[in-house]
Amino acid sequence: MTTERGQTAKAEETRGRILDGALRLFREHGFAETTMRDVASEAGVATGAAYYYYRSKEDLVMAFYLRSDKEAGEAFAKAIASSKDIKKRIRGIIDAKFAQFAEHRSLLTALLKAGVDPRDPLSPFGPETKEVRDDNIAWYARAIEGSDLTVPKDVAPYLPRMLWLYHMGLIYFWIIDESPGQRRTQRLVDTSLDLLVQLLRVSSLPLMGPLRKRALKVLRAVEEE
Amino acid sequence: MTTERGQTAKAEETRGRILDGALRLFREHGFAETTMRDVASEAGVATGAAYYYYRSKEDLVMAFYLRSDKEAGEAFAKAIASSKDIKKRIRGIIDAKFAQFAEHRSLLTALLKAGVDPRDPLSPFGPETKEVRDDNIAWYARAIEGSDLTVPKDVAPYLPRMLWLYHMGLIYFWIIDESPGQRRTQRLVDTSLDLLVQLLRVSSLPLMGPLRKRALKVLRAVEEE
DNA sequence: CCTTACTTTTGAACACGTTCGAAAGAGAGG
DNA sequence: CCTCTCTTTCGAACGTGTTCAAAAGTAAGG
Repeated sequence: MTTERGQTAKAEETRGRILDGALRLFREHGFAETTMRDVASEAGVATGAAYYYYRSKEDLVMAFYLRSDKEAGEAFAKAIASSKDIKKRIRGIIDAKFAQFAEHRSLLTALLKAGVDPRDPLSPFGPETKEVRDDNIAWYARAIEGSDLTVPKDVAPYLPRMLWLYHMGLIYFWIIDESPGQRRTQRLVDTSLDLLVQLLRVSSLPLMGPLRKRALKVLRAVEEE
Repeated sequence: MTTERGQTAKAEETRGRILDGALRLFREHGFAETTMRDVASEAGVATGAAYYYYRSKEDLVMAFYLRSDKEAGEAFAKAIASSKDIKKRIRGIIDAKFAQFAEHRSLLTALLKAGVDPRDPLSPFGPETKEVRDDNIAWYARAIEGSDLTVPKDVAPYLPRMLWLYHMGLIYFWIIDESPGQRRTQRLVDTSLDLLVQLLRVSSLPLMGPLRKRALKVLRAVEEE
């Protein structure tokens, strides 16, 4: 990342004012319908000022995403503390995730759009998002630890990342889910989490050895350059 | 879709000239680097003419996608005819898919970008792409039929769509895979196909009943509004 | 205070996807 | 041939994301 802009108190204030105004406009009129000129004038600055603090229009959404994610830590911790049941823990994390973005659900489409391009700095798989990614993965590691789930030794190192991938998929589904209250996503989470945990539990059984070995091969195939 | 443009022979020729020129430019300089003015002037027409035939820049890519897909039918048929082994059949279809887009791999990023937005007409899940989607799904149905795989009755109606989804995932991975020759994707296909088929074979076993029931619940949860 | 170096802000300018009203072309009917 | 209608082509104009050189503000050192 380049030198952080907005070191002085006043600059920090401006930075925040731009983001807050932008989010309000995005929420009220939609992301595509809001122009950067709108964003700037809402914050009472010139167009260029917005670009002094944010690299792009999507970067505003990313700033929101990062901020939300930081604030979610508490909710994640609570979800994990509330039960030893791995299903409940994961469910808690995902619900917290959804809750934090609820008001701006469609906003995330803009992030996804940019993120699809692996060369885009906003890609969820790229180096620039490594910090949030690792942070989220770490939460899943904590959710597994001390839960009622016994993970086979060979699967253990992959599981947190797998859960993260699973949660990204759910978020994607949630974003494009236009059913009222995102009912379909709720059902998908319920049923798929059920299946996933069952698979994990069963994977320790001796009969499942060959199947598990194959699954591990997939994971290993993906990670090596 | 709106009234098809380019009914006269000359118009059809212009339409083709624009697409061919665009693809050449995209391949040589990249999608983002090519402007619509470039595309038009390469075809020897005014800027507006390109928009008379194609709704957007991405629509050019979609036209390429549709054309490629039509041409791939033969390769798909050959892949299915070559063996009864379901693994080989699926592998054949996917390889054909990759082959047809090989020259324009990074181009598909543009389609994905647009497709991420479910309201975009180019979304792979939207109504406007239903025809290709159904066509592709039908190929998977044919691949299953007469293969060495016995599919449980309850899973059967979902399997072609599932395979289509699986193949979309692979295509996505392939697009963003920058390893030389897309080696990682090759390995992913090998290993994941292995796992998938093993899962399908095993799913008929009586012991697997509960697991299969859960998987079915996931599928049903997703399809209902 | 004045100078100097640095941060922040400005707003005009640029690039490019897209639109649109008008012109040109191409038959069909008389 | 002329006229009328429909298709095709044109290119200027528009909107918007983004850039950039210059101006304004700020703080520290003398």
